[in-house]
Amino acid sequence: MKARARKSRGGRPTLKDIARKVGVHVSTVSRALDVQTSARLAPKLVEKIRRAALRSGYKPNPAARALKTRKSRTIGVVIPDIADPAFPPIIRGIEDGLARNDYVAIVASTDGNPWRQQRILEAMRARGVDGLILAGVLRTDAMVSKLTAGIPVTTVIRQTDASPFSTVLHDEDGGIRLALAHLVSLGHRSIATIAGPQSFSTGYNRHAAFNRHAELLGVRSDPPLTAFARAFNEAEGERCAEELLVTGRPFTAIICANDRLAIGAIAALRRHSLRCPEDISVTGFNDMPLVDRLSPALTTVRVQHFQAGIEAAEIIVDMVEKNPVEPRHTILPVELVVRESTRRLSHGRMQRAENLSSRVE
Amino acid sequence: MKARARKSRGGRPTLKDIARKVGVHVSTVSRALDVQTSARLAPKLVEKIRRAALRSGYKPNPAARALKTRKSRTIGVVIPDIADPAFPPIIRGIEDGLARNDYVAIVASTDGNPWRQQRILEAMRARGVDGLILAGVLRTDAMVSKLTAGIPVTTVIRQTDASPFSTVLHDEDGGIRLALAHLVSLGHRSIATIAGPQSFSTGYNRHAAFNRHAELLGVRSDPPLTAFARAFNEAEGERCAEELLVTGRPFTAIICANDRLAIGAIAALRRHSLRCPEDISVTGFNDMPLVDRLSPALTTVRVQHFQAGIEAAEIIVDMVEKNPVEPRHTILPVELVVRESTRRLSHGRMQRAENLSSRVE
DNA sequence: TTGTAGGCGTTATCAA
DNA sequence: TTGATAACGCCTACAA
Repeated sequence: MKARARKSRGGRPTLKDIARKVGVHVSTVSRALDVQTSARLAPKLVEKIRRAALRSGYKPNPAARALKTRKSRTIGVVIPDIADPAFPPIIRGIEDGLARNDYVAIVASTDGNPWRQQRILEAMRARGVDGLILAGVLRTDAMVSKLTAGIPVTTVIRQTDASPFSTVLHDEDGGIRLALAHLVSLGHRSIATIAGPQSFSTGYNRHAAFNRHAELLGVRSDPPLTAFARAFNEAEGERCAEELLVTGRPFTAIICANDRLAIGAIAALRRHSLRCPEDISVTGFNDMPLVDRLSPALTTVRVQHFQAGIEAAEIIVDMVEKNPVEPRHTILPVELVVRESTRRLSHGRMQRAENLSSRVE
Repeated sequence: MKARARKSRGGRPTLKDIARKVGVHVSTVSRALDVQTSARLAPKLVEKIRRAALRSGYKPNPAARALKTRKSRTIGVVIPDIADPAFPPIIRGIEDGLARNDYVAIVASTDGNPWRQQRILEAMRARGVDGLILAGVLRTDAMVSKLTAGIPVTTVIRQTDASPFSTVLHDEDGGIRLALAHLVSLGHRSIATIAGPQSFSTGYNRHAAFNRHAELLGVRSDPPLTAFARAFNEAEGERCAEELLVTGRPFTAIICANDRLAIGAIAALRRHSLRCPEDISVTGFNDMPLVDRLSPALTTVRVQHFQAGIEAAEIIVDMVEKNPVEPRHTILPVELVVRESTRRLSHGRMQRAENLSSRVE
């Protein structure tokens, strides 16, 4: 029980070590350890080999396996910025989903910089990733299809206009419909919107949904009371709210394309002595961490961040393992979370909002 | 210029392909492409080979290289939960720092579950990581040193009591001193604290710092006005604030071990009709995203999340490449960010706070 | 049912 | 200065 049959080196035990110990050839050990091929071996032998492997703490060498099989069991995950609160839960989902299948993720942030994105994609290629999960792609990105040629890809949360990629999306249209219907049920009729960047599918789809449903619900203003953000952040939310206010046109609510824009918008309103929700109701989208702790706590559309990551992971594993690759498309349901930033339109409030906003000019 | 010398397969070009094209042996190509060894080759040949490699888009196969060199250029990163807002900036720093050195990270979340942590550590070992960055270790964790035996480790943000690990830490002591001195300069003398879990070095060190500096500044109450959180989250912050209030003992400020505890504490105060900062001043620690958007905006200690990640990455790469491994210890400076949650103690405020808090019982 | 042999792409050692 | 050869650990025809 002392110096057990020595390992080939200082390192971990290999198939060869086990083979020597059991007194059988390496290939036999290899077969015994593979569920697929072990069926064709003597059951007793298989048992014996497996026990030996277990006792020695054998773990297949991933490099050797990858070299032979040309599969790294590694998935590249590309996002705009991991520090943006919207992404960590998705990544968490991806990692858990991949781990279930014995894959791992390597993730990198593009900062929305196409040049950086290219470098990252090339680096991941070089690393030999088996598949790619893209969370930060632009709607129209010619480069990305070239850079990912020949390897399975799925997008999460975002989609490209025309690509053979699988997609995992939130029900953007449904979410906006919910928010709009909620405001309408509260009596709001003059509803402005702060749209996200149209270069992202999220920005584009949510804005399209706003127009569509505003029309259907008969609350569409003409010309539309819309401000377009150039990025999904608080500063742009503030800028857009200002932009809406200086038009001098009255409105009693704002639908924002995401939570960060909503937070900025509320700050801008406050700076103009407009209170939320007393004067103006505001809705967000995403239900980021902490938005329930703001004051006013944000009414927003909750999306299934974590689940989106799980789905993306399952899909990409499927694509990697079961060629040929059929793109799959998943849409995750959303729900409205009503908190404090929306309120029933009270009598005369419309008038007040009008006065207040007009004095901005 | 048409069908160039065919690749060995459908896949990427290999050393062999380049060798064939240039008309030399593979080993020569290998040497030419390595800066270390190319010095011993004919400069013209090196040039020729390099150009050929470049033109063919050659990228070394990481699996083959790893198999031969026993180095995967992969670092395992273990954290409690990637969805906790404190960690993404650190991870971002780690990824950027590793990328500079052509390493990648694989990250996994333990959820603070020791069993999960063990599985993760084992999986990373099996994956052949060259080094480990630990962000979620407990102060006393016997298991972790066994599980990481033989591979370089650095901790970030956290430290273990006695291990041969390198560490990257914020200046916890200095941060608490800053917060305390700030409150004292505002006239506060009765200062309570909500301490973090003592099983984490952050919780332990910050609490020790509080006691030390409270004593030095002469504001120490006896017995101490301290509540211990069982986790670093908002719910525990609320619970602890309640706990402080029901003592009936007066205080005008609370120093919280991190931002999330502070957020919870403020919510609890509000529920008891105590306003922050008018009645009670509150400080946090970390300067998480969004805490500047809360109302009141949180006065807190800003730490260098991103830089901590960068440092950890540099250190672990160093440890991996330059054996023998000498543990290195880095402490990052912090700064106090004064916002709205702290205010000068006004006349009679102490009295009011006393009345209000005593009616809780 | 099991053993043999060859190769995945690199690097390292030894010759020449 | 360059070439030949072997080996890293695993998988898989093919042979026995």
